[in-house]
Amino acid sequence: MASGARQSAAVDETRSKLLRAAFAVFTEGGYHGSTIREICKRANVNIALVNYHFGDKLELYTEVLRYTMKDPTQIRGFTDLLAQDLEPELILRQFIRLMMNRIMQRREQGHLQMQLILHELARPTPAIARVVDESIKPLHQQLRSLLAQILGLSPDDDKTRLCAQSIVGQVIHYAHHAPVLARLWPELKMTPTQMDMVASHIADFSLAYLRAFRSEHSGERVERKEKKSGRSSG
Amino acid sequence: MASGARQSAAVDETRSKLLRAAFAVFTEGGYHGSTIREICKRANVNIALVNYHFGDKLELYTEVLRYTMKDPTQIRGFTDLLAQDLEPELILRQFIRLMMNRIMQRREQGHLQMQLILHELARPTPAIARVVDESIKPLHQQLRSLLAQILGLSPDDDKTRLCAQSIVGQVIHYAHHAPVLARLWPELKMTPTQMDMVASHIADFSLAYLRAFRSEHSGERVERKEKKSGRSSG
DNA sequence: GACTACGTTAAACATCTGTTTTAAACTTTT
DNA sequence: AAAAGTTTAAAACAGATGTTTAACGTAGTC
Repeated sequence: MASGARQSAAVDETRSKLLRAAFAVFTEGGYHGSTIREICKRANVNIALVNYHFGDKLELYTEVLRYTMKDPTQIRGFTDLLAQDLEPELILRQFIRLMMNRIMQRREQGHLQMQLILHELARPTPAIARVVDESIKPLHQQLRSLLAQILGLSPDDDKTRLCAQSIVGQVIHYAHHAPVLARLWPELKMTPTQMDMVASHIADFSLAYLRAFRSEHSGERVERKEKKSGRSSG
Repeated sequence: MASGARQSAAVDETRSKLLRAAFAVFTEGGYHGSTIREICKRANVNIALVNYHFGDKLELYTEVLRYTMKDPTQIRGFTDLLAQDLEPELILRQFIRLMMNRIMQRREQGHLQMQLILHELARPTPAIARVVDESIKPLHQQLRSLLAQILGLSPDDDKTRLCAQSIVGQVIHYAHHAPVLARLWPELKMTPTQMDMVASHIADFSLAYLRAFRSEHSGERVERKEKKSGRSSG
């Protein structure tokens, strides 16, 4: 214990190189699609060092997640957006557009957290709990709060939850089923312009229901609490 | 060539056993998540026989797809539904409910085609083209025709396409992200009752926009053709 | 200056997976 | 019944991947 930081410079260098390479590789291929050998090759480091420094592949992956998920710059965009004092509907529009942007983002730099999440969604690892609890759940709650405002319901109401899923489902669809979409709708190349069109559509599509619901139930407001499926869940 | 059907009984027996086992295994784990050994074990057949009868794993998979995709009983439900002379909105409701049912279906018997499609969506194989062209595209076109009726647009209009994607995205979301949903919304156990609730919500959510669009553009009707992204694509 | 602790390296290990080989068993033909 | 062709079986092969080993070198320490 007293011998904490000795060759720390070199050690941290290796650890850091591995973490950075692992982040890059994992965002590209997800946990299952990535190999230790590829990570070490990119880090210019011996294969055995993953096991020496992190134990095994899963712990390296977990460490990458730990770093990425709590990196404030990764989440900033969303929380900043939701904290703004704008019309809820406008915030929702921007939220959808931002999510779309992050989802379609490749390589460029930073903000690749969403790529990790997408891979985790598509093929969960034992780290799914961490990803959901630390990254997805908070965002999801903020989205529900926003929707709750528009709907005039509790954030924990089943309807609010269903609407949140409807919106998220629409957006992620374009990321996860890109190969199929490319074949089904070849003209959709997902240029920035087309991405805006899609994001705009999803906002329109969703707001139609949200508005209609609000005006239909404008008399009830807070009367209606969480119904049907039970109490809230964090 | 003239020696077509000789030991056909035994041969076809093995082929058939393999195909049936492969279908079961592939629907559970998809192409990548399934192994030849598991398939042969279930078929009570030697490992080498996959390569003897089908060449390799991919050809076995392709053969399974070929059978499944053109099996009329698999598609019947949808085409029957869409052919009915009911109110378009009602058909859409049923369509969503049916899709939801098929997506959540596990094991029981038959109608497992959707499971194969879902796996193919999540992690495409070289057979993706076949799956899209023979199975997804026709269904998708029928859905677009239906939406076109409600919207008062061409089935090839960008808006129609976007709406189709919105609906499909919402539904598939519940299948592909089940592990996350389970953690995000533990009360949603996807019992038959809850599945109805979800399907019903998706229909309401979607129809809100479709109706609004129709009444908003009720003056234009067929004036508006395929805009923006170009001509249709089959 | 020998000793110890730590980081690194090359190589091997263990396992899993698709595929192939070789010979035996079986069926059909002559 | 013998020959020829076809199907099956056991085993091995080849490649990839996560993991471990054992030797090596370089500090810092007594």
